[in-house]
Amino acid sequence: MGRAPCCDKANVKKGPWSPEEDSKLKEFIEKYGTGGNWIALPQKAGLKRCGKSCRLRWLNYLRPNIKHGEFSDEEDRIIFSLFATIGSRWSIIAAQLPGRTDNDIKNYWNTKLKKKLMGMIPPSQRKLMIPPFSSSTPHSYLVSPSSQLSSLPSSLYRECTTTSFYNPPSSSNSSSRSSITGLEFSPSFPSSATLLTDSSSLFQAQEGGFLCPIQYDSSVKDIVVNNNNNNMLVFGSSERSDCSYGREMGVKQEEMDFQSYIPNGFEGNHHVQRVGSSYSNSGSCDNANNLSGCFGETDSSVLGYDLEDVKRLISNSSSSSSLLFTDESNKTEDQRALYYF
DNA sequence: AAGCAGCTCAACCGCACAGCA
DNA sequence: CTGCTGTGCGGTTGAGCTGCT
Repeated sequence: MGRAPCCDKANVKKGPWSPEEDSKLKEFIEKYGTGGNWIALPQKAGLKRCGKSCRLRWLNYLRPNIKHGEFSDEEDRIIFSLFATIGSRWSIIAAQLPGRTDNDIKNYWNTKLKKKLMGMIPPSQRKLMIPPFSSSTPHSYLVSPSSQLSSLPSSLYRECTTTSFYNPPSSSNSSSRSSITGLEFSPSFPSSATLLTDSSSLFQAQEGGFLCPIQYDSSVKDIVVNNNNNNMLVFGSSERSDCSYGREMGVKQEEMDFQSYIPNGFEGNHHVQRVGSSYSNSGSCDNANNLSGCFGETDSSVLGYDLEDVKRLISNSSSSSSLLFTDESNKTEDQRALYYF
């Protein structure tokens, strides 16, 4: 037996609200408030509506200061950023956009932004991003180096990291983020961040055609070997489930995942910096400013946190083959698409 | 002008969760 | 602790609108 319905379905009106109903509801709430009980409200207000329907109508349409109409570029950026970070948590996203409702944003995403985003990705790549992803079949994306990415003026990404949108930080420095996951970064990073959440840059990225899928393992190794990089930045951690337990098993990170992708002997002949492992605090980037390449894998503990720093390094890199990849198999197609611009 | 397809968005549905008795 | 109830949320639906043929 299911739970009892919230109202008598037979005796409630459904469908679009009439202006009379709107004014009844508005007047009642302005006069008496909701009384903390939406179920009882329609009867008190003389409406033949379900309480849930009244609540929805009020929140999405009648409530004061509701903003209707076109979304601004800034709002687009916020939605893109938050969606990339938290996915379809529309109420949380709406909380960052005064006057917008979760329903509005959801509709806007589904009808406009999603298409905008997917339109930036060529069909040949799109199909590689279609779920289901399994941890045994990771997909990766090659990101160009990025002079093109170096001029993106926004502090958005930093402000929208996993924790900050719940409790906006008073400051947005690296140390406040470090306390979130225990990772540490060198203060030698430039304080003016170059970020990747500007929607116009998304288009640039696509038009430039430098986003393309690659495969793990052999192809990654090939790139590493063939591009003659002398300096590499390695960040992130394992994509394999066994690696996730490396720490508990007492296995060194280097043995667990780094060696999986870097050929034997590579490290001995190249300068390598690691940063942002999910189970290693080895990330000192003091000497990473002259990178000729970035090589990394992001995982859930890293994304939305130090990805920004990694991207900044990529943008500062002189390499022609910076590499950023992930499996992130638990993310939606839209989310995955967003991470790699 | 009619028919059709695609799009938009208000509204609904059902589930999860929190609070309370 | 358990069960009930109200609330909030995300996914989905479908009526109305728009534009194309």
